[in-house]
Amino acid sequence: MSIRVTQADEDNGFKPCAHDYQVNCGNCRLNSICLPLALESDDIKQLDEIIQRSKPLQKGQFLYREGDDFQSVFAVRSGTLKAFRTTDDGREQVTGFYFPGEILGMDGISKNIHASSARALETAAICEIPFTSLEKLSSVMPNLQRHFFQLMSREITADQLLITLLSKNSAEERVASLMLSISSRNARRKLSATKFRLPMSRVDIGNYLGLTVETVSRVFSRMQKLELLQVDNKEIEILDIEGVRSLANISQ
Amino acid sequence: MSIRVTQADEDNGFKPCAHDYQVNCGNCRLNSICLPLALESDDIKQLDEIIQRSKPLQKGQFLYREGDDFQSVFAVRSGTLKAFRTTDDGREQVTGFYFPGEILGMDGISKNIHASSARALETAAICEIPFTSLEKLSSVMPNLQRHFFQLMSREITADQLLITLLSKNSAEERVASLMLSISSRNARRKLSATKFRLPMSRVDIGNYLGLTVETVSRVFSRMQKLELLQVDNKEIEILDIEGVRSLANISQ
DNA sequence: CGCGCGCTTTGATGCACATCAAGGCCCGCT
DNA sequence: AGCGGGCCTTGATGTGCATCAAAGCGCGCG
Repeated sequence: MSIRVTQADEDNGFKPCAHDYQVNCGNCRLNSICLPLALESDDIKQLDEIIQRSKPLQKGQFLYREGDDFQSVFAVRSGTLKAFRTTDDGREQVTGFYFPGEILGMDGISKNIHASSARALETAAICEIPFTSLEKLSSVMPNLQRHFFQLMSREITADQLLITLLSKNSAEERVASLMLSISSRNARRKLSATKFRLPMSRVDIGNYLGLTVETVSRVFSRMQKLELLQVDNKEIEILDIEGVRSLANISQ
Repeated sequence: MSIRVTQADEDNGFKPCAHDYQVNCGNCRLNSICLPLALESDDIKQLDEIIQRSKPLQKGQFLYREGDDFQSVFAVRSGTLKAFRTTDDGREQVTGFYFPGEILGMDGISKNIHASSARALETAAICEIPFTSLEKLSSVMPNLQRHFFQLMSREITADQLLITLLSKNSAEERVASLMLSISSRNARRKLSATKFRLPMSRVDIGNYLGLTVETVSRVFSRMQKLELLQVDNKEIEILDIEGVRSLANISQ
């Protein structure tokens, strides 16, 4: 197998910079689903002070790589990222997609080394949260400690859902489940639950769901034929959400 | 599909009791791989005080069930447990096996409700760690907070390994990986890395690895024929650990 | 001791998805 | 506008594991 080296492969895109993007946790539209959830405004200010913002990540750039020293966890402010591990024979296993308001990088805590890589699927703005500062702050802010425990726990349950999906569900069920997951995560951000643009390629979807590109494509075609979905390349419209739910055959 | 109701199904086996089993974290043989890791002896005493021990769980009894209120996480002192979710159509997805020294129940933190069930595969002694006490203690003991973050992170990376295994690896690779995982966890507890008794049935192995019983059985037979393993029902001897590693085709 | 049940093994067959192959489409670049 | 490469779709064929079936084995229990 050949290894393609692109510019993005060579360049770690995350470079903290002094530029002020006029964003802080207090005025961030996403703070109701991100870390500050349940914090008092005084507490939010303190959290805000440890968070570093930087110039946006371009499509294809890495936020961190498997094996990098772990320093921080990251919150997505805009754009989408995928997290993935590279298997010994060079294939990719996508372990999650991260949308605005979601936190990634927590798998690096256990060994102080990132256990996966993260890469921007489109231009993305990121908040970096240095972990040692977060730990210190957690000690004095019980709500923050609690909330971070909950976030990690949510990551565990999300992984368990994926495990079940991969192990027990058919190709149609897997794709339908992913569509429902994206739909509900959009809804949480007050975006359309039925009409959206997929930020990831068919290859990424396949890698996430344990399927080949061809199978993903065929499933989309079949779901379109059944008038459950309107698919135009990356533009998806869910025409019959109950139909998709019953096809997914799992509770979201 | 028929639902069998056994006595164990009806009986939640975990009943805290006053009986003193003469065990505490300070003298526990497992404290180097369990929670107290990296704590000072003063700290261990404090942790010890919040931990509740109880009469052992019998084979088949539940430690907790999906949907139960979440109160505590649990450490295995002896025996083995499996954690699993039940899919909407009634099938079981095993998400993990837990050996002595390991912690389970952390998936309940996010919603304050257990996201999976846990059941004893054999008689098991358990330490119950009430979560609110653990949280409070964590605030004043940075090492404990750090250690618990690391434990949760380890759970995440373990799940990611399973995701990759289910998505990318063949039946042989999956079974070989599980054998290596059990082997190294035994070694950590100073038990034989090459000779052990499987606490779980073929059905459980299949449910964990996304395979049917028949396939698991066939893989064991083939590995025996290749003289990698000696299999006598649940007694396993690894004859050629390098061979098993190369069959597993993944880094442990 | 021997019956019966649950667990495991082994074999025969079928199917969902992978693989191989080729053509179409979109979009950036010159 | 025209070229090229990456991404997506569709079709033909192959295969690893599931499913179906049945027999062996171990063990608890009457």
